[in-house]
Amino acid sequence: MDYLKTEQKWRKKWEAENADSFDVSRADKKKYVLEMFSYPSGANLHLGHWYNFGLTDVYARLLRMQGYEVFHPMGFDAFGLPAENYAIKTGIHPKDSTEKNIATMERQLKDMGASFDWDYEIKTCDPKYYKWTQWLFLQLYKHGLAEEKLAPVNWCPSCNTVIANEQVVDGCCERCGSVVERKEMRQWFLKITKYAEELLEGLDKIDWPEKTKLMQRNWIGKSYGGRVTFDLEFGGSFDVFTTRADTLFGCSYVVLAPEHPLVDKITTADRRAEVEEYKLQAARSSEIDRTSTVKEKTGAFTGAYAINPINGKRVPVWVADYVLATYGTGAVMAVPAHDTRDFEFAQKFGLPIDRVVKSADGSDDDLPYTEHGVCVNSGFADGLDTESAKHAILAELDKKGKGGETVTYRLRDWSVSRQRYWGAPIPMIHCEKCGVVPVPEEDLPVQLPYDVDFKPKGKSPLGANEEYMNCKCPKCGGAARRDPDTLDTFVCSSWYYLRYPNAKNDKEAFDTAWTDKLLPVDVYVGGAEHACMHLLYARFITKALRDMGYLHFDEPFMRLVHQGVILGPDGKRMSKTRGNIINPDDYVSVYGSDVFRMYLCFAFSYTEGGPFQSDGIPAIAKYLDRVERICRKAYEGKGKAPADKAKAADLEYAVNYAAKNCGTDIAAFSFNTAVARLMELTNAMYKYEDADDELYNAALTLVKLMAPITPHISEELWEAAGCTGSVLRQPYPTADESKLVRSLVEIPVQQLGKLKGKVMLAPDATEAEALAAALELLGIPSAKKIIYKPGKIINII
RNA sequence: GCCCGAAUGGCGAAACGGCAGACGCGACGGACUUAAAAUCCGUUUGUGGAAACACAGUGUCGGUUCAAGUCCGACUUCGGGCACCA
Repeated sequence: MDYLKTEQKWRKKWEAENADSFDVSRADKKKYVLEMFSYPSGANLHLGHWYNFGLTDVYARLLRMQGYEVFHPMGFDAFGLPAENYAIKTGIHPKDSTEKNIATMERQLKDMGASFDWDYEIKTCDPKYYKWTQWLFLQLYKHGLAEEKLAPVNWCPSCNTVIANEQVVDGCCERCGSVVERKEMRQWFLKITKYAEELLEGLDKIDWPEKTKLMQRNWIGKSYGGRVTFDLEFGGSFDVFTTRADTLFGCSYVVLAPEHPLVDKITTADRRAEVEEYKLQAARSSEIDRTSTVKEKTGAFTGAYAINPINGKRVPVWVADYVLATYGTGAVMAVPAHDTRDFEFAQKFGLPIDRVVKSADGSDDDLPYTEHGVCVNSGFADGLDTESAKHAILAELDKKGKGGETVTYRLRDWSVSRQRYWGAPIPMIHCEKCGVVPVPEEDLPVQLPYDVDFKPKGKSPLGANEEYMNCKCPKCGGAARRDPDTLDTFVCSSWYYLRYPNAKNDKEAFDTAWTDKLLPVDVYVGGAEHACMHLLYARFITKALRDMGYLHFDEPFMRLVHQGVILGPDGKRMSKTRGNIINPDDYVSVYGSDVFRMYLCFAFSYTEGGPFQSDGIPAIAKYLDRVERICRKAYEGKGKAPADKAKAADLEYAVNYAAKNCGTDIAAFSFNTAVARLMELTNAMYKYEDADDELYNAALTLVKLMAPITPHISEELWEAAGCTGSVLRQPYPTADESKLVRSLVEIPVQQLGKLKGKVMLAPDATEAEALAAALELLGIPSAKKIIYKPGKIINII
């Protein structure tokens, strides 16, 4: 068969018939199957796209044959840095390069034979889309989930610009290589932290890989501990967070983060110069330096003292950058004897190290001793194990009004301002009189202007476009300025799955009733690298919109599957520098997409991935030729009654065995075993030498079974069999269980767990029958004990 | 440093605690052919043996079990995530 020609033929036919369009009237039978949409990066679809989209399409096609109305849309995550950087390098406008890339990818996606309904296509850089991204931002703002605050950003001193986290490579600017500094800037944040607890709890309700759930759990980082209030010697107080309240008696100093607001207030006159200098130094130091665990501890004494609330002890207050402003309360109680960081710091600055925990067996271990044990030198807590002491001490503080049990999360608010051009403009206006004013919804979209100098100059490119920046304040009508930043592209992708069913709705972002009907997404397929970004943001946005009343479900993606990574033939990650990139076109243009789809199904364990080996591709082409030959032979046997009943029953068994497993394997994304079942059936058909009705029926079943994987070839073989209609609309074969029951089955016989032989027994044979058969096989008179699982195993002891 | 995950023939890989290696690649042999390709049919974990068969075998060491690739404990190597998170 000429695969390339055949594919052309069927693709034309499908397109003419709108074969992949979603039937809205059957929405009650819907399954929403979604792949993470792609970034329109280069000229061609890469292997990863094929592996993700091609194989998810196999799944989608299976569901369609199983009678579901599958909603399977495709679109493009079209804003983002690569297009902008490409523009800076080449001068080609991001809009132009992106549109060109999208056109190419659309064509290639169609050539893949994937059953997307293009009527629902979305592109995030389209004003018709980002209008609603801006609407989403305004809703978040209206509900107190978006706020502007000072925050540190990555600053490249040589490019004189802020760069995104993704552009920081090993602490250096990816473009010029200078060490990235930190700088405080006003930034928009989305308050994902408000949903920390629900994002954590919701994980128990969704069918996601455990590993991904664990990554989200760790990222959210719930930590049980205590809050301890330290009063300052000359008025005022601050709280610290600790997970080791049991060591509070050993606290010999406290530390504030350099950014802590109290630092300026409490620093004494004689210490001010040094503390100021230290704050500056901390601000200047790069993120890598600052968070490096190997670097020597630094800090400065403020001159102030605080009172340890548990024992009234007067302790010095220091500033040090090993305390993070953004975690807990930005202040810690230091217990050098039982914390490695505090220990290092205390040693360097000559602060007291007071032991308050000993190991349970009483041995005197080296300090710092960070294990749990028994409290000593701890007043009323002496002799308590550390776990009980923790609660006892916090209860005591609670009584005094100086603290208590509390919980802290590691999750931080989501910074969404980007000092970049190629993104959705932030729909906010800054008025000198009225402050921050949201753009009225009826004025959306805030159009991204085309003529902008996007070369980096140290400011947001939009900020230099006076025509764009100058506007009227919606509140007072006076002259005002737009927010010059654009939204992080993860905002665009945090809600796109809601937009797909509403792609053509120009009245609203999405219709609530309709969206409630089509969502949540039943199966979502994409790379594991998004575990703590996109997948977390999308869950947050869904919950936020639900709380605003726009949605009535809690989780966007009920089931999640990660495809594995296909490596280069050398077993390494594909990259330009390694020169090990495999271009799927090289194979697809020769063998066609069906062969390539089946190859991808068969050559890897889907969620594992692995090195690409081209040998498998001709092997699949050979296999499909083999299928065609046996089918054509079978078609000649149509109408002939089988002569050999026993042989026919064997083939019938093989047919039903394949039918039983193929669909469940595909549904489980176990594509490689599904193909193995097809091959087994094909082998059984070759063993069956006659061309008769039995073989004919086997062929039809085989063609239907493989249709989700090789849709074009299956259509061709279906037509060749004289069947009408599309094979892709046939009910997917299921097994006739009665044909899978055999009168005798081979049962392994073990002696003391060692395999000794096999006996033929009825699947429902009694234990006595099994024992008799086993004893005969082993040639022994009796057994002490028999373990018998009917149809499975006999073990004689 | 902390938290996960993985490790099975020459290779890609299968195996609800129940016949390890399904299915395929490669290799070897046979049929067809003047010959080759293509095709069809076999063999293919290792060791010993002509064979029946025996023994060993799922990264290493121990354990649980009638029975362990699978469960438990310790380790090795590789991969991923987090990382001064108090």
